[in-house]
Amino acid sequence: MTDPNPSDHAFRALADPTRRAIVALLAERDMTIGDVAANFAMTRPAVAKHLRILEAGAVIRVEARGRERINRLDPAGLAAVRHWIEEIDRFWSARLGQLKDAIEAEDNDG
Amino acid sequence: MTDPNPSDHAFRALADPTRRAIVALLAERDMTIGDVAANFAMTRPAVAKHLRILEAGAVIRVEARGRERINRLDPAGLAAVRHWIEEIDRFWSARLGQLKDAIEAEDNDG
DNA sequence: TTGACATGAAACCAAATGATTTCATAAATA
DNA sequence: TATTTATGAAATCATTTGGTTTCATGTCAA
Repeated sequence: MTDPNPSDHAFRALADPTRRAIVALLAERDMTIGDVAANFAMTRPAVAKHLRILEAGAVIRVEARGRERINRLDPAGLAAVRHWIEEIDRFWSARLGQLKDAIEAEDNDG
Repeated sequence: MTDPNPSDHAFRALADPTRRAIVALLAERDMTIGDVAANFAMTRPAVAKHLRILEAGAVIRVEARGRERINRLDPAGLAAVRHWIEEIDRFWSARLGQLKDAIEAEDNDG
């Protein structure tokens, strides 16, 4: 029950508004931790923690380059979330289809 | 900063694995709180709280019917999350396009 | 090699979260 | 009407979370 999907970490990563803002930043350009932190009213360690959580959810990838760490968007995490939603939508649409069929059958029966 | 979007509540609602499992259940059929709770190894009040959080995120709608409360999937919450992801993807794709253009220009310049 | 710079890591803290138990209320049923 | 049934609400608790400060480490540059 409540299967431990890989998408679990992605959902967790996107749950925080600061992290979503970070994702929005990284969608436009790659950034070091310091670069990202400069955009928020919190300390660098706090931002670094957020980045690690995003990495755990495969929402970003981190590449060490010298003493810097380049943070880059990773489409995998967002894709996992999107696919989960699409799966739910599939079931939901199937239900709507059944409802429509039932109504039509009802109409035919009078 | 970190704009308080309506989708905030939807992301929050989907962050918990139990709540995602509830969404999966409700995608197949509407259920009372008791029905939902029967699927989990936790008390009904706990499940009721989860349902209220899902409702706050517009992931479900709750309709009172007599002494029962029918919980039904609401596509709005999932749509909000999907749209946010699509927006990020748009920026990301734009960047990939720019990168491709830059590489082609580089090739042409020698 | 010395110093500045980017980051990691650990200890710590307040607030939020997920869950419980207990009691109250309102509606269906015998 | 009396009783069961479905839910709401409040108090409580342990854990997680998001943040801080402080200190250590590794890398670039003068």
